[in-house]
Amino acid sequence: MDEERARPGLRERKKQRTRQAIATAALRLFAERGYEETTIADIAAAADIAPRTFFGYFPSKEDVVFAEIDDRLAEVSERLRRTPGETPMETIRRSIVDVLNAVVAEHAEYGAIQVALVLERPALRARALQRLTDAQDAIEALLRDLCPGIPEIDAVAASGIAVGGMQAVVAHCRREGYDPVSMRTALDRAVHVVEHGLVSVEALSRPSP
Amino acid sequence: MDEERARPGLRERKKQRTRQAIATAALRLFAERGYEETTIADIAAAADIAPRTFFGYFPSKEDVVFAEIDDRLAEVSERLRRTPGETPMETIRRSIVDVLNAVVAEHAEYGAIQVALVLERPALRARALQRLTDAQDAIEALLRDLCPGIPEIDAVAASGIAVGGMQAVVAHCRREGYDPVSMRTALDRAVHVVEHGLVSVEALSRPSP
DNA sequence: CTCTAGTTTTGCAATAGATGCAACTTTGCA
DNA sequence: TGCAAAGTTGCATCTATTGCAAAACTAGAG
Repeated sequence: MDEERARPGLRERKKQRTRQAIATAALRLFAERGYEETTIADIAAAADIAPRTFFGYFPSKEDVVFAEIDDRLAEVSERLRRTPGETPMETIRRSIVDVLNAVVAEHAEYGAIQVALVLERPALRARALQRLTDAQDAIEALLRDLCPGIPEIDAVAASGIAVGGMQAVVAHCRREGYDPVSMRTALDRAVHVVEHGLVSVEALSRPSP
Repeated sequence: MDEERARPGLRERKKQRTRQAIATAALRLFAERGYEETTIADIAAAADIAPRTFFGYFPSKEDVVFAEIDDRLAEVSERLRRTPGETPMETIRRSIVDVLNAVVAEHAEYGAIQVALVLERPALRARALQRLTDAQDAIEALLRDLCPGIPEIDAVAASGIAVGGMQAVVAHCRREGYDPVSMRTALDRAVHVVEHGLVSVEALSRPSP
């Protein structure tokens, strides 16, 4: 349970390389000919493994799309720890910013390929949303940890609100092709609304025309 | 484009009956033996149609699970209209309450079967989430309509926050088996947090232990 | 009532993802 | 060097999903 750092293990190392090879090959093929136009067999051939082996690394064709993203998010979740002296609100805010940094970075890096991919294919979009609820659960757990006596519903609502708000804005920015800077500005605004609620959006309190 | 009321049409009527038969049979089988344990062939047999015909009514096995829910949500979206004199904030609040009423009602009625089904199967949960983003888009559109000049990001963030918050609480209540009344109380609390933001959750502002 | 044109339902075949199983290799280590 | 665990692969099989074309059915026009 305590052997993470500095011990890949020769065997383990190879597995990682294979996993990476599969992911890379798959992404390349998806970008070239499209998602459904690429079969498991194609990927296997490109990664130089047997088709059957694919499933030893990824439970489904869909999951390979998120391989890289998952890795990055895993790193981030390491940083989701508490920092002495902070108020829970600050911790949450910092955590959100961390995750967003990862998202924005990933967006700039792989960008176009996967974004388009995930946005088009319903199956992939669904898978992506699944990832989000996982994140939501993680944040809820963090909240409970930070605020031992927090009312159950408050923790649930707060995490849902935070994730929901961020998700909506990120999706919107990607769909509209925002550049990283604009996206950043938009996200800052979203964080503000998450913290201060819909009442802080003046437009919502003005009587409709 | 204007022939909805009072004209089913003999032929059309039969289609609706078949559709209903398929949905009913499918739900029953899912409840009895489980989702993946039920094949399209089984459903077809129970609904007394050819397997191939199933796909003439539903694009996929997953969709049949949401047949009833979709119908209900369609009704609700009819009520998502503005009411003169209300402030946008009030309209949003009322709309959310409307949707929640539908959700709670559906929960009490079909309850156990589908809820368990959707919660267990990853594929179904994903599909359900997809439904949510649709709702989110609808709310965003409503917002834009209500507040002509509202900043793009504000509309996006607000709808994401509202839907995200509600979704989290509803899912939580179902998972924990809340009764309709408790669920209602929880949702009211959630609406409050959505409106006033995370800063309104006292626990979040107290320094962590 | 009957026939025609249009619609639905089916049957059949084929594709592709996913899984269980068992044989075959490779690797870690005594 | 030799064994046992771990990783790969080939094969058979299941199931969802789709294209195609024949068969069955229905609404109306004669």
